[in-house]
Amino acid sequence: MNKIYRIYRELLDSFGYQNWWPVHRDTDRFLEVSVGAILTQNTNWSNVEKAIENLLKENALSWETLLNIDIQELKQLIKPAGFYNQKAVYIKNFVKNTYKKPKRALTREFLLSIKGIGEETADSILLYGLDRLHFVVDAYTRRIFHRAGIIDSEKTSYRKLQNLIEESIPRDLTVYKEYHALIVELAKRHCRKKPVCDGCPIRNLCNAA
DNA sequence: AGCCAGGCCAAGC
DNA sequence: GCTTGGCATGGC
Repeated sequence: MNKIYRIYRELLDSFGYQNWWPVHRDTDRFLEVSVGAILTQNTNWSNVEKAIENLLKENALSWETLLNIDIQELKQLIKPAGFYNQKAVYIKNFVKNTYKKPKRALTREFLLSIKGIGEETADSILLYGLDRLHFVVDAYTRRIFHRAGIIDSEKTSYRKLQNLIEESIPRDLTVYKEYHALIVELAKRHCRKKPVCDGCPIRNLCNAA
């Protein structure tokens, strides 16, 4: 078994299934994942949760409402998530561009053409919102794989790292979904900017420890 | 009280 | 192509 897949197995054994992406009942999964993915750009998830609660409170986590809501009101609702001026524009722009699209038209290339949707956001939407086999790469992935000695720089390009991972693990939706979620969990518990290697489940697989 | 958080875009090499 | 600055709140 290759090292990338071994790390996955170890994380799954230690942390268990994460069951991402968390969504609420009675919302459109594709929509909630997309809005959450935009809101969480460079932002702590606990702040995103506050913003989502505000949206739910106002019944604003629906296509209909987001299409029609006043931009200034939307900004106020999502304020806790930070960068709210641009994120409100991104959300408005996203729903306007996707609400009438058939699912098959929602390709990676199309999503990337929408202002505010970059590679990580697009892949998060595709994987967790649309069940498409796209691995999500983020800053944590780069940090962890760099420290583990799998890549030689944290600046390794998105596509290069994504290809490397996708070649190393089974083409399986659950594996893709869980692995990214487990990476985030590892980064929060141990592989922080200032590493806490004590008790790290992949310590024996890591160069930095 | 500073550092950090599940990036993205525009401008400038 | 890659680098840099701006965007903002809340928890530790």
